[in-house]
Amino acid sequence: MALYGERGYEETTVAEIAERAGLTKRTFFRYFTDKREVLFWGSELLEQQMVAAIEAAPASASALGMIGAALDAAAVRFEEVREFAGPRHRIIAASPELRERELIKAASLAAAMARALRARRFGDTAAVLAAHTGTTVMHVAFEQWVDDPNQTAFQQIARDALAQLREIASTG
Amino acid sequence: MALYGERGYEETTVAEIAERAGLTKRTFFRYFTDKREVLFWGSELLEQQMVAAIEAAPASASALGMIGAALDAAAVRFEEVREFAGPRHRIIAASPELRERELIKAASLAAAMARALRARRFGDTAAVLAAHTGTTVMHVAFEQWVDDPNQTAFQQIARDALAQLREIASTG
DNA sequence: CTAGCTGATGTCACCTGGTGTCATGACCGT
DNA sequence: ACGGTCATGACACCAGGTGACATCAGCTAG
Repeated sequence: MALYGERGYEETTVAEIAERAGLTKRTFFRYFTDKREVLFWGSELLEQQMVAAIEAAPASASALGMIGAALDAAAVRFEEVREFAGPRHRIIAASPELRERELIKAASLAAAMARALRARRFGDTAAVLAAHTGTTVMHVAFEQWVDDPNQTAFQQIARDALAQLREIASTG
Repeated sequence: MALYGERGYEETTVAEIAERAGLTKRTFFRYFTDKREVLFWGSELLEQQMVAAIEAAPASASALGMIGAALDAAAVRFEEVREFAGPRHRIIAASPELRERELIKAASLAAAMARALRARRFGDTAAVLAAHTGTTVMHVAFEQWVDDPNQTAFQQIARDALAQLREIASTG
């Protein structure tokens, strides 16, 4: 991340990263499948925690209610890594390649949450819609959170965004 | 698309595509920035038409109402290319690289629709949420449409999906 | 203690996507 | 017939990524 920050993602070569870490290019590619992947370490963990939140949600909850629980779980994780979130986000935002990778991570997350929702007896279409809506809300909230000068809690921003979505969907 | 279909995307080399088309690798890259991009020709057109639908929607419409209009516009386009949609979709679904590209196209579409919604005086967050929700509905509907043995109209599937989303969001 | 196994790393050769640069040649208006 | 513009080809080059093999440390069995 230091190198990507200093010289930009495109201009940084894998050989350089490896050298700075005291390894070989070949070894780098044994740890990370990709030059991109190195920026997406924690993503499986986040996915697991959000899925777990859906699995643990009360049976009385609605689909979007369970998504709300998953977002609360994400909030915990995000606050833990707040200090790296900003720089990392700027690096990703500056590179189309990295944005692509971020989007497919989000899609994978959505698919996992959709599976979890189906397991909670929601219908197919409903589960997929709710899950994707959840990642959308997460990203919208993330963008507001990451550059917020007041350091408002992610949980609060996400809950507001989710409420706003409900409002949009019920109006008209 | 023929070559990608025959031998798979990864196994097809740009030199081969160029040869089959009677050109050079170099010339290929002057037309398409990417090996991937060749599968996403019509995407700007689709984007323009969906944005135009939002711009033309009656002022009384809600945000999701305008998204509905945009989906109707997409329906027209999709029906025009129905015969290629299936094979193309299968090729893309089989390759992570291509899925990434598809996702960023969807994100670009969502951003364009969000801009259009802001221009129609919707709030920032509302516009972004509605726009992303629209692309989500579009993809869900597309998956149902593309392999539907009854050849149900895209418009109908999309409208059903949108209605289902409204229901999810208002329940609980 | 040593022989042999295992797993992590380095070395090297190679392929392919992608780009910069220059040459070639077709077409076009004058 | 002339000069200019534009598309294409030819070629060299770089970086991401992979396969194959060598090396070496640590461990375990006898």
